[in-house]
Amino acid sequence: MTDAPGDAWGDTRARVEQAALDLFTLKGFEQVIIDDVAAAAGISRRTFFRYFATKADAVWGDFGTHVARLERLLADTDPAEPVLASVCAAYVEVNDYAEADLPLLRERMQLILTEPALLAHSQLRYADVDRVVAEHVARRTGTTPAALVPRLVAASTRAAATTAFQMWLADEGSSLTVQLHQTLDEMARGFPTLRP
Amino acid sequence: MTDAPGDAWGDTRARVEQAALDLFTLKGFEQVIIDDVAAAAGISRRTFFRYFATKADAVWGDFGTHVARLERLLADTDPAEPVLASVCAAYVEVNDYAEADLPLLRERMQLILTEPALLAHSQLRYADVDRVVAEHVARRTGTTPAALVPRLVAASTRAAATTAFQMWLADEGSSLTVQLHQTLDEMARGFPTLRP
DNA sequence: TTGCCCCTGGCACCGGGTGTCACTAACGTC
DNA sequence: GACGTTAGTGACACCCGGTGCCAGGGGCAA
Repeated sequence: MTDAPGDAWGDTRARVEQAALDLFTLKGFEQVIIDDVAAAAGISRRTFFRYFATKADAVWGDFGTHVARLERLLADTDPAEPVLASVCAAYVEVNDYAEADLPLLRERMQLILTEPALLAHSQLRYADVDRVVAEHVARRTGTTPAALVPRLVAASTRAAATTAFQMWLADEGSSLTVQLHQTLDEMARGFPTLRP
Repeated sequence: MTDAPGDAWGDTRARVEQAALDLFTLKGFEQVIIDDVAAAAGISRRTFFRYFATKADAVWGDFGTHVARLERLLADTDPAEPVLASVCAAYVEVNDYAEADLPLLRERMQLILTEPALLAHSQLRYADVDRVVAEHVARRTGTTPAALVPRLVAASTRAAATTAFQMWLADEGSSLTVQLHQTLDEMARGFPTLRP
């Protein structure tokens, strides 16, 4: 999905995405209409929908690549490693962003986790992530992705990861990697903090 | 929210809800337009939106009452009981439906968990549940609802409960209570099934 | 009867999303 | 240089979910 440098299509898409992100952050997702984004990006309303299937999709960047990377990370894990640990490690690693990319990520996640329409939409995107994780766990445990444990691991780890993102957003100075590690650990170990 | 018997408003609302549920199940959520539901219920399109704020809301019944009941159950838990256990128990109890209500619940949940638009919408409804659970955990642990553990417990238990519902839907003959118990336990105990 | 209130339907409108068509700027071919 | 092809674009009409507004109509009390 990432295009060669100088590619007009990818350039335009990036420009539209930037315009959308800026406007959404500035005025709120619901308050911005497609015509605003299109105008800011110098294209027509119709063309906007050629780059993004929905208004919400303009916020997600190349999330498909992200999911594909997670899938690869999971496939490459050491079979000797405990399944749950492998999933947690992959979650941490796939979210190991370069310092320079963090501000953009923060802007994206801030929108996704606070704007109701985007929060709802996120469920559809995360379904892919769940599928990938459940398939991995099923492979490792000799069951099917529809079995309890694969489904549960996928749902729980995603819940923990989302919580980690919320904590990261709330604390400007914190490290996303640390937050993910801490949150996934707390859950995977059965909430040691709460034990008497 | 439940109205006195003979109440015309509550009767109409129930009739619209039934019509919506039937049509959605029969033809699929996206394939049914509001005019179809309105016609089937003998009202106008405009009136539909006086009973339900959105198309999706017609599927949820009196979910607000449900959340309120969960809140009460959590408030009434024994302070000596471990926090996580109290949340799991409350989740199980609030979903302890009468035998006669199970078919309707199954129809609702089938729609919510399989129709993309409804799955997305569910995130907004569940936000209330998360808030209630996080507040409970915060109270019990002397922190705030925005702290890591309250948020994480809310997110994880909901993930587990959702998984339990999926398993229940997939197995026609199973018990929802048993599924919830099993799934919440598996997660709360740190996934004993996966331990070497 | 009159006035009030609530429920209702009709209508116009907004905004996200789609299908269709016509235009234009590349580009290679003869 | 004329030609057909192709991809990207904009304009337009349309669908559908959702809302604001106003006009009726039935019950009910004074």
